[in-house]
Amino acid sequence: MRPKHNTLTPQELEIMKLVWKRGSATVRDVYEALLDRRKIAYTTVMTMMKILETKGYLKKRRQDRAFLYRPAHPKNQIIGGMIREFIDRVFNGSAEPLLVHLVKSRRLREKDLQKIVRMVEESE
Amino acid sequence: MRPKHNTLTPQELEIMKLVWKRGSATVRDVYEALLDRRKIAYTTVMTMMKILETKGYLKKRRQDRAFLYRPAHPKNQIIGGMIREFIDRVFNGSAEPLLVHLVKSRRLREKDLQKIVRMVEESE
DNA sequence: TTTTTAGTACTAATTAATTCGTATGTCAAG
DNA sequence: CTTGACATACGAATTAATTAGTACTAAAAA
Repeated sequence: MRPKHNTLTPQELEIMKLVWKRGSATVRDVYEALLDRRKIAYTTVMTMMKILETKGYLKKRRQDRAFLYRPAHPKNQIIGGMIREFIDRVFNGSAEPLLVHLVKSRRLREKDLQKIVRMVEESE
Repeated sequence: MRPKHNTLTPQELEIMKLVWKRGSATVRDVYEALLDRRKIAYTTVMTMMKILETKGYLKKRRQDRAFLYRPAHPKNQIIGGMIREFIDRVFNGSAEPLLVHLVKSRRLREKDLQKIVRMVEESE
């Protein structure tokens, strides 16, 4: 059976976003990318990536001396799971009130909605 | 200054939703409502509500022997903050990819979008 | 061949979230 | 007055997330 909660913690997500963007990455790759943003230890990144592998989000294989990590699942699937979890938790499973918030707070305008609907329709 | 992270933990949110719905509530009110869903101790609820008061989400005043708690902020404001935090964390601050996900996964249909846009426009 | 470097494995400390038990006080019923 | 019901205060255990130090290994460089 599948784990019920497909949800990444904030730091796990940060790392997964980098691995998805690059397609694959070593600990060093991720470490250096994260260092540009904040102070962090190499072994911290290593531990996190090991956890991600244990949890089934990353697969690893040896490349030369180091491990090369790859995403075990496509980004859309995992992010989709996080959205679902958020909507369940905050809106009891209904997406509409989320959209109402987005429109009212003007983080989305009608133009955006139309553009996106067209885009999605075309890709089907 | 204001705390930067307006975000409720899952259990805090569960309780706040109940207090928002009722307008005000005692520990016992919330305890009984939560008991319908799951096993929980009275003192657990008490601790959580004290934490919510400490964090500034609830205000309390004495009513007879017990405290009566009220929301310190409207639901829209707090939920709005959680949405913002989620979009920042998952989508680097852009709401559009969230909407793309919602439409593609058919949790929102074009009809829903139109309905909501009309609704929001009318209320302005 | 010796030394330095880059990598992993393992351990552990810290903090936040969640849960609940025990002690204590007060009010009201008997 | 004594007892029981109900409330709060306080302390503490547990678990997950995050961070990083230390020891060890293998390869590369000197």
